[in-house]
This record gives sequence, structure tokens and C-alpha cells, in this order.
Amino acid sequence: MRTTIFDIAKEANVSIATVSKVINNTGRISEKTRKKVLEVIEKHNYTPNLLATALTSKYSYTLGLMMPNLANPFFGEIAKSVEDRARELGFSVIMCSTEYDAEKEAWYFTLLQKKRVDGVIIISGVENEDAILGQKARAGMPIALVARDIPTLPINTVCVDDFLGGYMAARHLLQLGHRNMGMILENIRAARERLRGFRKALEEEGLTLEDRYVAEGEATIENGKLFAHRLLDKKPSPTAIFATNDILAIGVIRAANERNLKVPDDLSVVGFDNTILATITDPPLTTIAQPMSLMGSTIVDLLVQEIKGEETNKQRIILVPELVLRGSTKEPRQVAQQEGSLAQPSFSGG
Amino acid sequence: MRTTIFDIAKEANVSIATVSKVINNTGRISEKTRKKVLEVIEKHNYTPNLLATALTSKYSYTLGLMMPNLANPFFGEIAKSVEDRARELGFSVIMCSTEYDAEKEAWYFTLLQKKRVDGVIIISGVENEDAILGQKARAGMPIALVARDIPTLPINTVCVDDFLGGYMAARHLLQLGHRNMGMILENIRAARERLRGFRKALEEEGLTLEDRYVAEGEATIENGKLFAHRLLDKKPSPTAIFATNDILAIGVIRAANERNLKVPDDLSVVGFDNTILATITDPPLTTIAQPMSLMGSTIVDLLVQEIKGEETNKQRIILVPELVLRGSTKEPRQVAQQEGSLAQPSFSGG
DNA sequence: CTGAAAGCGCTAACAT
DNA sequence: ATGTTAGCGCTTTCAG
Repeated sequence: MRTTIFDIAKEANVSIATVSKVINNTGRISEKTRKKVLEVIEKHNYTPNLLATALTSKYSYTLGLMMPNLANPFFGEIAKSVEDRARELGFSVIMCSTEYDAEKEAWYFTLLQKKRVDGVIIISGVENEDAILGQKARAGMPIALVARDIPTLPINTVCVDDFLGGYMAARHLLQLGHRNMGMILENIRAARERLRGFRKALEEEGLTLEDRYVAEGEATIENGKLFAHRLLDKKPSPTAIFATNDILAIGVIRAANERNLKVPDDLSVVGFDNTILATITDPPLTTIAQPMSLMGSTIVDLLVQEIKGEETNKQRIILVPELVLRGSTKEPRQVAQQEGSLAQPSFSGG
Repeated sequence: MRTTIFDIAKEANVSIATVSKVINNTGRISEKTRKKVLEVIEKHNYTPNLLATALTSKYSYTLGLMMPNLANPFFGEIAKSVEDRARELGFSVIMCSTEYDAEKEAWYFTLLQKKRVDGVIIISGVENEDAILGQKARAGMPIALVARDIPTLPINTVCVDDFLGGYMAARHLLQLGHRNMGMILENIRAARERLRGFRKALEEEGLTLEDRYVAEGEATIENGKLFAHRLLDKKPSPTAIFATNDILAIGVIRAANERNLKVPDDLSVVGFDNTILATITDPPLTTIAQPMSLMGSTIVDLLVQEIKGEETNKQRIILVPELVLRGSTKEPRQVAQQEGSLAQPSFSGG
């Protein structure tokens, strides 16, 4: 049998209450007995059973972290910072890889409830509002969202301004002189916001992004390549492609290589996220950066506040994305040849 | 108050023992009462408290996963497959990012013990044998190691043959005709094994790898670059560099770029791991692949076997690494010019 | 086939 | 300053 608080109490000639108090630094204990108890604990290498503690007290000091795929660097970065901040605040985190599967998400959520985690953080993921985010399903479990904004739900949220991110990508390409662009998006809501922002910027210039220049699907390099080929087959062929994450953007670069199109000379590519991947592609990827680390730590702070009841008002923190210029974007061929004559007019407009 | 097994029992007009039995499918319950109980459970959206279950029964069905850094794709891949296999077997996993910090490792290990996880998996990490791996410190907690072999310890282990991996890297470069090489290694034991294997292959050809052509440090792109510059400054300058992981290898490629050396024409680079990073560098990286996914799932199987007491004999599973040829290696300049005259002799020997 | 009761290891009033 | 005691929510004999 493992040694319990009872064994310690007996050997130290005190009650279990006393032992509990020295362990948790609660109540008033004389220096002498505290020392004695500590000694016995040390001697037996006693480790309190936190399961029992959790059963009795209010908190399990455990958080759940649900994300689509741990092996994806974007989620990895956030997960790392979540774990780190959680540890600082005394919480451990159970990780749940949901593979973009709504059923798995729901199943995991139930499991986390059974394990009595104090709260759960959801990174991105499928559109599964009713199953786990609905008031009823949650059953009072604190939930916080990162990189997945659902404006209609009163839930703590941290994400970037996706609309603005898309807008920025388009502005950048427009300023370079691109007029004919394509876009590849992941099949999640945030990506559609980016599409809206992208379109908005184009419309401000009197341009429209036709649906045939838009492709949507799961975020894999393969898909990025496939979709890029599809877009590049259109006439007229786009001179720039905006992908809603770095993975898809890498696929675009691959497609360009396969067609002997040079990036950025023949095709400009803009990604999203600014994961480590963006720094090592050839050429390195111009991308819209999300502050992943900040997002992770912030969401933990918000969630823990809610758990501790310190702050009952829910917050939606919208961070500003940032355009990171690297080597995958450039003015389009025609413009370069014509000294930017086409691009000029739009600048005068503001 | 949350609804408990007691509430269910009362409403279903049975004892809590009966409810427990239908939940766990144990004992013999009439179809009628089972149905009734299930109904009430459903109605109240009751979720059993697994903390209480764990307190009573033998298992918490939770595993700990300690790794240096979640944001590193190599660990991410393994973590993902660990999580996946664990879920299949009914276990959840608590993740612990230790940042190559021995103290943090020890601290986390204690925490996991307190949370009464059924076992812990350690991926790579610092050399911290006594603190957490020593018989005494473990206190009976099942432990399993991935990507970190400690031959002297009776612990379930899954890793690749690092010596062979290093040997293979060297063989490849030798066959291409390289005679003057450098090596950059991470400061972990596995990397040193790779160094040994690398040296062995060289020695078989009558060559030696001088210490001044070897650099060691933490695995960051920055370090890879720094060390590569250092090695390339030596006279004679190496025509190939073997780095013990993809991250360092990327740094090497960067250094080459900074010096206007073309990879692979002026410098060949071999990495290790075969993470996603290796596929997107420019040029894509020739690397020694570790079967990350297999390693993750296998270690979970081993650990769970030990936990369940099905298999008390510890196993050390040594997987064979694989040379993945991509674009970062090529015969050295002199050899190319001389039609491989230097490389020929070594082939005849077998 | 079902129920009563004794824990699992700990916390938190409430006494002393 | 320390001890008593009643749970926390569940599993598991052991009776019936």
C-alpha cells in the first residue's frame, strides 16, 4: 500500500488534519510540529494524492486542451504556450487531438467533464457549436476559445482579426500591382473571414474576386498544391495567390515549382500564421502573422480568471495580425515591365 | 450541486451499487432496471466523476508525457501519435514541456506522481537519470522512454539505432565522394551515438573526423547556422556537414546561403529525423528518418502493457532508421570534375 | 439480480 | 495550536 496522509499522521504523532495543514500551508501550526511532519513526509517520500484532494476541494487544477492536430506547428506553438502559462498558474493540461472530427470533439469534451477538469481551451476546430459549445452541453464547464471566434457566444475568446488579416494580405498584393488574384482557404470559419477581408480590399479598388478564383478545403500541403494548380489553370491566370495558412501556401509554392513558375517573379504567394514553416520555405514566405505565443498565454489567463470566479464578464480579445514581408511576393511581371503604370492610379485614391 | 450517482440511484429507485454496475457493465443487472437507470442518467445528463472512480479503483487512466518542447515538430509528431494511441486504449495524457531543464523535469515527475497517473512516457530530454529514472525516485511508477536510450536501465524503450543512423549518413556522403566532413550535434546522448556511428564509417575508409570539425550545442536554427559558419571557416573547409537533426541542418543551409555557397553543389547537408521541415527547405533535405509515428504508438503499447501487468519483462525496441534522399546532397565539386575518380575505390571494397 | 456498508485519501468546519 | 468528524463520489465485497 502506498503511504497516505494517515500513515504520516500516525508516525508524526499528530492528526491527519494537522498533516493536511502543513502540506497546504493553511491554519496555524507550530514550527516544531511542522518540522516534525515535514521530516516524516520526507522520510517516506510521501506524495499527497491529488485525486483525493480534487474530490474534496473545488478544483482539480487540470485544464483540457482540444485542438485539431498537435503535429501542426501552428497548434504546437499555441499548445506550448498554453502548457507553459498553465504550469505557471498551477494547472496541468490534458491534450486532446480532435482531427477535425466533430464526434471526437464531443467525445473528448465529455471525457474532460468526467475527469472534472476545471475548464477547457479549444483551439480552432470544427464548427460544432451545438454539440459542445451550447449552453446546455457545457453544463457550466468554463470554456475558452483561441483562434476561433464565435461572436454570438458569451465565451472568453482570443483570436486575431481575421477579416483584417485577409484585408492586409490583399492590400499588400494590390500595392504591388496585382490585379488578378486567387485565394485558397481552409474550411473553417476564420478562413472565411479572411476571404471577406480579402474581397473587401479588392472591392475598394473596384476589383472583384470571382468564385472561380477561390478554392476551399482541408489544410494540407497536398491540397494547397492541388488547388493552386486548379487556380493557375484559369484564364486569365492569377499572378498572386493568398492562402489562409502557411501549410496551404507551401503547397502553392510546390505547384508553382511543378509548373516552372518562379516565386515570386511569376507568382506571388502570401500565407497566414507565420509558423516556423514560413521561414524555411524557398523563397521564405510572406505571411500574415498571428501572435501564437501571446494567444496561448492570454487564453489561459482568461480561463483561469473565469474558473476562479475573479472575473465573470466574458472577454473577446481580438489581436491585430501583422504582415511579415519575406521573399514570396513581388510586383507582377507586367507591372514590372511597365514600371508600375497600372498600379499607380489606385495609390492616388488613398 | 452536480448530480451524483446517488441522485441517479434515488430517482431510479435502485441502490448506488446498481447504478455503478450498469455504468461499468459489471455484475448482473436485469434488462429492465438497466434500461430504467440509463434513462435517468440520460435525463439528467449525468457524467460519472472519474476522479472518484480513480480514487477507488486501481487506475486513473491517465498518462504523463514529458518532452523538451512541444513546438518542435519532431516532438509534436511523436506526441500526436502517443495521444492517439493512448486514446484508443482508454487513456488520456497530460503533457509536460520540460524545456531541457532537469529541475523542471523532476518537478513535473513529482506532479505526475501526485496526480496518480498510471505511467509516464519520456521523450528524449536531459540526462537526468538519478533524479527521476533511478529506481528509488520512480517509486514504482511505470516509465517508458522514446527517442532516448539508456541501455543500463531496465525500462521499456523505443528508439532508433542512433549509431547506425550516423553510420548511414557517413556512408552516404562517402559514397558520394566526400572526404572532408563536419558534424554538428545536439547535446544529448543520442546525438553522440550518431557521432560515433559517423566516425566509425569514416574510419572504415581510413579517414578520421577531427574534433575541430565537430560542434555541439542545443538544437536551434541559430546554433546550426553559427556552428556551420565555424566549421566552414576551418581549413580545409568541409564539403559536407551532417547535423543530428533537421533543425540544425536548416541552420547549416542558412549559413551556406549567407556565404553564397550553393547546397548541394558547394556543400552537402544531411539532417536527422525527417520532420515536415525536411520536405520544405531549399533544397529539400536529405535526412535520416526516424519513424516518429510508430515510435509513439509503440511506446504507449509497451507502457500500457506494463501498467496492466500483462508483461513484466522490459523491452528495448531498436528501430532501424532510413536514409531519405532529397536534394541537399551531391558529390563534392572536385569529384564531380574528376568524374568520381576519388569515390571509385571505396565502392570496390564493398 | 439487487442492496447495505465499508472504504479510497483527503479537506473543512467545528471542537477543544 | 491541534484533533474529531463528516463528507467528496465512487467501487466492491458480501448478504439477501
